[in-house]
Amino acid sequence: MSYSISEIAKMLNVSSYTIRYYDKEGLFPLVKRVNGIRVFEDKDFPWLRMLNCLKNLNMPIKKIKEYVDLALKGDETLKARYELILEQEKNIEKQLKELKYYKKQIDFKKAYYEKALEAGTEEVVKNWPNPHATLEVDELPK
Amino acid sequence: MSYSISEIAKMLNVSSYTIRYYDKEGLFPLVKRVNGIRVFEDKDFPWLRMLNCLKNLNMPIKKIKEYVDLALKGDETLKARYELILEQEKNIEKQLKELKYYKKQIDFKKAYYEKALEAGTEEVVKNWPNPHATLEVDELPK
DNA sequence: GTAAAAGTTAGAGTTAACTCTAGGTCAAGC
DNA sequence: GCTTGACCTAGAGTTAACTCTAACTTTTAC
Repeated sequence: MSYSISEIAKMLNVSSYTIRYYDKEGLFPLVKRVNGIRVFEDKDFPWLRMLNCLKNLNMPIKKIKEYVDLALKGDETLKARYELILEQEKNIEKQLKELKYYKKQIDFKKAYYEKALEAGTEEVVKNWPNPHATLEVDELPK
Repeated sequence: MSYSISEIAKMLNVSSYTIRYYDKEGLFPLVKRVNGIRVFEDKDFPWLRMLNCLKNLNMPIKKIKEYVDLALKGDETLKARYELILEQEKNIEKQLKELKYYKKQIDFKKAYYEKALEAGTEEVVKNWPNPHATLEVDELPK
């Protein structure tokens, strides 16, 4: 099977412009061209999936490009690529921890507004002690 | 207690420039000035904490400003602020789900490179079936 | 009281990641 | 054979979020 740029764009939930921009940045070095037109194939999907993953983990385009370049160099860069993946794993753990932390703050605020709405005024809750009042960095006083 | 802009910047892990930029954007309408100089006080910390939270949940400055403006209007905007918080709650859930999903992909890739490194070549794993080969959007073929 | 450090503003510059425009090619349907 | 729609490139424009500069004031330490 083969796929046009607009089909791929839809799959990744971005515009065709964006796919061309990624290509310009060197993220699709192995995609086939027929009369100058990009033709994506099934063999490209593993990389499209990986790209989608890295992009959604907020890896900058330049860093993704580095990964592409490493992969193109073959087996001699296995270690470097492995380390890049380990770095991402750590990054995910950190993001998960942070998200869970901020979720608590939002949950507190939700309860806060529910009480306020019940009373019709914020006054009744304004001085609620927030049990999640510290920052991760733990530098803001309570 | 009172705090200078550079102390606050350190607490939020950003530069003083950034704090001034936030102020310019209207995110600190209630911070005191003494001879033109910003003086942060204990009473400002609940908002600093909330700002830190929203910022780290990737809420755009403009949206944070909307929240600030709502809060300034008082009790008549309680409902709107509550809904904004609910939206954030959903946003967090979505981010958590996505993160967990992409974590699986990264974990797969980690095992992939571990095997490849063991063998000294990627060839042995290149055709591994990826059990997490679908996208969230479920539009990429396996 | 004076120098250095830290604060101020307005406004210009930077960066990443798109996003679009102009001017063109190409394949499909009528 | 000709229009329509999807593709192409180069390069300009946009947006968000800083980031910095210049010129000035205020505070702090000696």
